Amino acid sequence: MFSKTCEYAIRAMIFIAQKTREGDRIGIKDIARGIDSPEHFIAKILQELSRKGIVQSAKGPNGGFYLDNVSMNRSLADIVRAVDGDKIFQGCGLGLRQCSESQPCPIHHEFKKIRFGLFEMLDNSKVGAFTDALEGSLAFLKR
Amino acid sequence: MFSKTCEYAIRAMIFIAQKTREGDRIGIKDIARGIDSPEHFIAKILQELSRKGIVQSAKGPNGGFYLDNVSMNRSLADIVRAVDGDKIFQGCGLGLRQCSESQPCPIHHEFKKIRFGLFEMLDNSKVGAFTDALEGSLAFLKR
DNA sequence: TAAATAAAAGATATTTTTCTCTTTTATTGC
DNA sequence: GCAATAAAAGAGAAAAATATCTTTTATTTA
Repeated sequence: MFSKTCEYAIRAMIFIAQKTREGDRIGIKDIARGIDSPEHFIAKILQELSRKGIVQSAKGPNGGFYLDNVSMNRSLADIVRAVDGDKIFQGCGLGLRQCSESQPCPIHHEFKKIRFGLFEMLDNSKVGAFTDALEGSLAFLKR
Repeated sequence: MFSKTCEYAIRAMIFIAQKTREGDRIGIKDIARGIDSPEHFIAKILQELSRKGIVQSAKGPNGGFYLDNVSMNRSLADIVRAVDGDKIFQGCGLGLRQCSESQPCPIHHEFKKIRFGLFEMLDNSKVGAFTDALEGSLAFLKR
């Protein structure tokens, strides 16, 4: 469904949110360990998200990644869009460029409903909201 | 959402269904042209589907691909499963192996609904059903 | 200012997906 | 049986996604 990149991104964001709630900044090594992802790979992903302002970072001692209030309220849809673009929310299910409302592909209308449901679900899932549900146990973020 | 391979497969199957309804077997070149896909690539895909009995084929003059009654009644879900496997219908949205009903990831339950909706939609879409809707115009199957 | 820390950036490697080309095998019609 | 047709199979090539390693830059603390 999502790319690996995107999965790591979501997991990392939830992980960072949790740590931020606990008052900590968190280093890339700990994030990689915490979500069981390749260290340098998740570093790259977070660099990109940092550039886009989806996550905050600070260099040097006591540095690391964290979320400000705006980032804490971002939705999973924002993350998916930042990483994978919005082809998953838009584009035709059969990959047809021409497909549109006026010239719909065979599954256009059905597909639209599914995609909208997916978007709504992700849009309603705020990064910061997961922390309550987790109650300190982050174990399940590891693959 | 789907892999390119899978998109081509679905388009080809709908195209072949149409031709079969018209009483023709259809060659790989015409299929490639008809759905605007790389010729050798779609050939590979159909070979695989042929081996799995999802599409029928005959060599030699007047040969080509076609659908028997069983294949005509296959659903898009069958095709997706044959090509991409059922990871899109099953696996965790965040790519977590451990994720399960008893130890759900943060978006497990929401995701389940979406995935089920997608499956139901594809399962209810029979390959042969599209031909009625198309009325001879296959133009939209080209990307 | 120096040392330590930690992200940013750049370069490279690996794997998977997508795509291409060539040869082989089966079938048909003459 | 021979020529023509068309899929099957095999072997790569190119591109994209995923992963790794090294160097650079910024920040903090002592």
